[in-house]
Amino acid sequence: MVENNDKNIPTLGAIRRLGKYLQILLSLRNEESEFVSASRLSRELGIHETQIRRDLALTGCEGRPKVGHNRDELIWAIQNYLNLNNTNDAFLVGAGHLGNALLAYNAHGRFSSTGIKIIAAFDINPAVVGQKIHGIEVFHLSKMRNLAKRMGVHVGIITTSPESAQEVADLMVEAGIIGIWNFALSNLNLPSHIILENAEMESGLAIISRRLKEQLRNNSQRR
Amino acid sequence: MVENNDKNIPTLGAIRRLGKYLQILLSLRNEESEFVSASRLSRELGIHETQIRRDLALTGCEGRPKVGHNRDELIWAIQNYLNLNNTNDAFLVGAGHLGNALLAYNAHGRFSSTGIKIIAAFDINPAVVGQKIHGIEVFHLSKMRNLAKRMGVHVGIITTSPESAQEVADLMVEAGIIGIWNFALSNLNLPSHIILENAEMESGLAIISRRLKEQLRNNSQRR
DNA sequence: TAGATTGTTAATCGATTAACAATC
DNA sequence: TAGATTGTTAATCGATTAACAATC
Repeated sequence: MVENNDKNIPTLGAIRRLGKYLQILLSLRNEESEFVSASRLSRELGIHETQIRRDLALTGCEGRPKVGHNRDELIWAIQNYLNLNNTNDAFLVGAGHLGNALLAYNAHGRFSSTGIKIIAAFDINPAVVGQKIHGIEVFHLSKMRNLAKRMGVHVGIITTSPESAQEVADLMVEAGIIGIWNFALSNLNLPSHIILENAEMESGLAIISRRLKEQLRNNSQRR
Repeated sequence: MVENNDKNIPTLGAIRRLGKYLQILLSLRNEESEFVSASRLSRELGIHETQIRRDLALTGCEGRPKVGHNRDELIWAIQNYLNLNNTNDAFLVGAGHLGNALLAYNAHGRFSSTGIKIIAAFDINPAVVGQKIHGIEVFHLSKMRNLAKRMGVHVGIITTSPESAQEVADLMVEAGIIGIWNFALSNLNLPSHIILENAEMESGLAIISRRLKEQLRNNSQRR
């Protein structure tokens, strides 16, 4: 009765991969066959077959030997496992360039695959407060706390400057938000129960930069 | 003479962490002491001390027992190791919302910590072609190939819709680009020598969503 | 049936952490 | 000196892959 984590604890990697499987599965919805095998997904994504089986097992969806998994059943299982069925509402703070981009993504449903939906934005800049951006109203930051409590919002997205990030995060915690997606380049100091994900966008670029250096060096050596 | 990778092969994780150390070190530049210990970084970032020592060893920068590492020397070593000293020029394709946000970041120097600088943008939309966005000119996509070859650009950033991403990526490869940072939600099919990093922005959100589910469930059980 | 596919147990691999001698 | 910190070797941990029996 005490410990009851249905299966195993999902690893971060597994969650990311499940998202990819889902993406592929959704794109295959117009195919004739209603079955998709792990082998098929493996070929499509270049991920090891066994790994895919492992990941799929997490969702509790069982496949049939020789045929594979029922596509729609699997879609449902992954969506359920990733909590995409019952959407969580989110607040975004910082209606600058990146905030705008995220609101556009939100409007185009790109985040629907994550189970999170932005329902309001906040800023302190009078030029944007009161406006609607991609269908989402921008309120003054001072209203966030009350609105969050009133609407039971649990997720916050920070797209402010690094200087304001800590302050905004503190406000969010006060407002009862427990999951924070931080795009500002700063190490936030938060209570341990808060779920913090740093977007760290640029780390991808840094990796490319490093690899490029290796590759260019190798080429010049070989020549 | 054949194999000559100065130290070990850096792991992806190590590269990400080195970026964080660098960030902290830069923010400490105004401090009195010119020495920073791994223990200090450990406290600051919550990363295991030994791990930090491992990572720092990659850069070849040696510390002094009892005092730590010379701050500026370490900054230099990390920047050098991550190839931040000799900047790589990059092209961005897709001057939409996200493209705009990245160009703003570029202008504000947020990518300078990655050693990559966007020097031109491309699109096919007549409304933006010819304009300057955050100081960067937007050319018609048809000009990319020649410009890339002429300017020796090796890095491409894709911020188009998922539908156009493959086509743009192919164009980039033809143009001699070997490192691609892809923000479009699509599995690109590319020659194996191409360095591909998928930004997968939303995976952070997905993780928050999953964790939130666990936490809310636990809370309600406990009650 | 035969063969493809599943799901699980065991083996491998790699990254993180612990332990400790070296050193200033 | 004594104590803090380094850097490395060994131990642990976790995730990925291999091997294989079960099954439709």
